[in-house]
Amino acid sequence: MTTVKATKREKFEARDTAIIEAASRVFAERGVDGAKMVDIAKAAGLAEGTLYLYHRNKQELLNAVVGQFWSNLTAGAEQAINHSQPTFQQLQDLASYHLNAMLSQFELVQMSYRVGNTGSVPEQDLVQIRAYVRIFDAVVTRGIDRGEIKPAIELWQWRDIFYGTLEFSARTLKLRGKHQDDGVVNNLIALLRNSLQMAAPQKPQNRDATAADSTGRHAEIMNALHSIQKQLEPPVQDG
Amino acid sequence: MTTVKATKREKFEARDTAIIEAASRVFAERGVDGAKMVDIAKAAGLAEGTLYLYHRNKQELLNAVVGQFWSNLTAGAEQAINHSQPTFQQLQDLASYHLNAMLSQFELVQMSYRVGNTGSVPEQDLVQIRAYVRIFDAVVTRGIDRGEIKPAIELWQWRDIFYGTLEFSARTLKLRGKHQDDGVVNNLIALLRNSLQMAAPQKPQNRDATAADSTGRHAEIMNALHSIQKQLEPPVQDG
DNA sequence: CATTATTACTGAGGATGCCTCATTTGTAAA
DNA sequence: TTTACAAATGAGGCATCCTCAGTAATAATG
Repeated sequence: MTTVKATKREKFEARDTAIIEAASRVFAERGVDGAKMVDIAKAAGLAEGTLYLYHRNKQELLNAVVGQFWSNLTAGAEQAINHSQPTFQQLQDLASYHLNAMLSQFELVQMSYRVGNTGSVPEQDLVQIRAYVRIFDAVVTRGIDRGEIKPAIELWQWRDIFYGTLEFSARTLKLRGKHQDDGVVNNLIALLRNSLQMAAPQKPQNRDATAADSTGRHAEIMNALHSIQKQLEPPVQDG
Repeated sequence: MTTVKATKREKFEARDTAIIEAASRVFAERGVDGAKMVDIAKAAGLAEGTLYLYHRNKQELLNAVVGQFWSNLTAGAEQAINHSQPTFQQLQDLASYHLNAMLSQFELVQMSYRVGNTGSVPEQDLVQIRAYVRIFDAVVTRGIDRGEIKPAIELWQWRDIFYGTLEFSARTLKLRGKHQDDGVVNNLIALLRNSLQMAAPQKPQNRDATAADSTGRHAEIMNALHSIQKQLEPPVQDG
């Protein structure tokens, strides 16, 4: 009885994952408005009506897709950061990971601006997005505890500088057809260093070392990114 | 003949402005998807079909609304800046103006993320948005000419820091129900100063003076903001 | 002023796509 | 095999965008 129920649950969740993946692809390809529910159903190998057993309507399906996306990002970001590194190295890794993710999954990012318009509370961010940005908070907080970062003003302001800059930069890079960072990250980290770094560091920071080091870590970050991207790759499928 | 045509043109453009204003209000109230074309038509005192004589479809109408919005913002921003002030004062005024505009017209900002999905080029920013951000470029460029700003790396990177930070901050403030800035602007300007200000300023900058001064300019900035908002206020109208 | 030509506007109806629900299919228990 | 229950289906209802044949308003002409 219990084992059976467990299997059912698994089956249900597996189907749901398949639906979300299919929807993710169709949304990304055709845009939210261009994506027809019947197409998403076909892409998932199901009938249209079946979608509504898993998600109340198109908006909720979109919310699920976007939620899954940020949830994956969170997992990848946690892999991309090494707690034993100096704080600003961690921030640089996080920035690098984030910018690459924004660039390589631009369509999903765009969709994020369309969540939560289903009545109820006027505007509220997705839980998964809040969980994601909390990674930045954690790095900075640890940095303060370690004495590497000044416990300056409001944390959220630094968070907005960090993610705001990276997202706008990603858009600019995308617009210019670039798929790679051009020193945006270095610029941003230098900026944060200027204002946040402790006056008298225990280990006197060698600035050049950080930049040189980052090349070494690049592969590692890209690995984390690719591992989470695999989850979204299209299975063999056709209508 | 020619005079008549001129009058026609005027009449056409007046109607079009009325349509865009009506659409602007209905979109903001009900959301893009919630806004029905027939409601917009009624709000403009017209029949549904008439809208299509002025804009090919709902998407294009939205584009026009958003374009008008940024065009108004540009006019306001140019009023908010005084070229004779020091460069960083101008940047502070621009930041202050921008943040307040984002906060007070949040719905319009949200809509901006929904332009340009009408086939053709994959992604392209609205002309009016590009014109708007060029104000920042102009201030910085003048600052470089005057020798107040270091001709550092890529201008666009600073632009993305500036607008990215302000937009994300606006979202955070909105989410917390605040309608007023809490030092975000000061923080951002201090940051830019650290990295962009010329090492040996002609007039040695008194940092406190800048902050104190800004209170004086606040009224002026809010004026500029309100003058452009009036253009969007609902005329007496009902269905 | 009457008549005609031209332009602007209208709103019923076609087309499309979201969503419901009566029916069918699959699966587990008796 | 039969019965009970859960899962899936897809035709059709419904709402909304958009078109277009017809109407009203305006300008040109006699």
